[in-house]
Amino acid sequence: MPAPIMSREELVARLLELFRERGYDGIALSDVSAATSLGKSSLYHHFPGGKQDMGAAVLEQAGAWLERDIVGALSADRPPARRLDAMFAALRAFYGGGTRPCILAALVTGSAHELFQPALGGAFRTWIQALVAMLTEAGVQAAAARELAQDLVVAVQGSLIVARGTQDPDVFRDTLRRQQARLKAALDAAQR
Amino acid sequence: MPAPIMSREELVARLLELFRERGYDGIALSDVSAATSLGKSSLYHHFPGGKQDMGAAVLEQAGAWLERDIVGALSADRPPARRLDAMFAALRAFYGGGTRPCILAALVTGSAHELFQPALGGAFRTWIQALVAMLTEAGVQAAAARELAQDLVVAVQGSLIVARGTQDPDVFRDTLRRQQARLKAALDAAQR
DNA sequence: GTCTATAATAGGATAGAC
DNA sequence: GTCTATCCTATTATAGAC
Repeated sequence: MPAPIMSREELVARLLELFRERGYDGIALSDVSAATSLGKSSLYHHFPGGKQDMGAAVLEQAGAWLERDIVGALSADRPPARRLDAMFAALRAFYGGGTRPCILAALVTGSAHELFQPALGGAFRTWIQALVAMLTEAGVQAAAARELAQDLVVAVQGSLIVARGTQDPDVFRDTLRRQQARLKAALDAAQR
Repeated sequence: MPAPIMSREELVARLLELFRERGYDGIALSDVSAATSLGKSSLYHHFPGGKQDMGAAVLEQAGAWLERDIVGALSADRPPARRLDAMFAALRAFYGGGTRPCILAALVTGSAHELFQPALGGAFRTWIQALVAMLTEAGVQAAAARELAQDLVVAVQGSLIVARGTQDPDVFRDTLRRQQARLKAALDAAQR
């Protein structure tokens, strides 16, 4: 019995990397095999349901990250402005400053859309809801908070697409900087 | 010699529909065959290079639409505000009010990214540039125009992703309405 | 310009040894 | 928990008739 070559977390992390870069339908099990140095049978040992199981595991790990680094940052016991900064730092890190695609966007298309829609919808809603909660708690009106939150998520997704399409990560960086300033301004305005 | 069953334009339009909905790697030639009622050999007659040729044809048609309905609207001989309205009308129509994905976003991932990157980058840049030109012509400062233009394209792409992820086209509708108001306001401010 | 038939390969998945 | 070997189906692509 050979010992496990890597932890499940590391394994799923590599899958996530593959899926976000090339999409669900763009990845073959042979790609996974190459990226993990595991034979196909080993992969089926870890994911009995095959590729679909892999997608589910990746989404689960992404959900955990969202919960810990985004929702966690936004609901931390700190001043609202510091919470915002923490979320933006997490976003910049996770998306490699605009060079790495979002796993959610990678899975909204093709077969993944049919297979994982509920989880995808849940992730987007969780993210938006955490932002709304933080903003309203800081005194921003409900309608304005909803608008700001939606705009942020939209801006992240859109700038990642445009950054990749134009091969220019500056779009992501500039967009995030502006969103951060706008949200900060909303917090300041609500403080009065 | 059987007569052609449909025009090339109609043929490519159906391919575009397939690729935007399910992505390049999510479509098999059998899908194309079913959607066009053409046998595989007929498809190879129209696209000797196979699937890659189909992708190129789709991008070419999308580029023509961009040139005619977006760049055309933005550079028409009308007041700037009317040009803006025409662009937004075209966007709402092309994206089915938020229910239909963008072909550019569908092709930034997977094999399509490697195959078509130059055309994709060109399309994004053309769109942004046409907006910048219109805004500066209307008196908006260059830096502000660049920011507004980038934000619009980012907002369109992002809201389509989020709309699809959450199964809620309202995100697209609301986002476009706000972008339209913002751009109108910039035009008004520049008029003085 | 379209068809049927076929080749060649790649894909997802399983069996069974160690 | 990993491997080699194998299966079956789908996929891309071509040949040649009409």
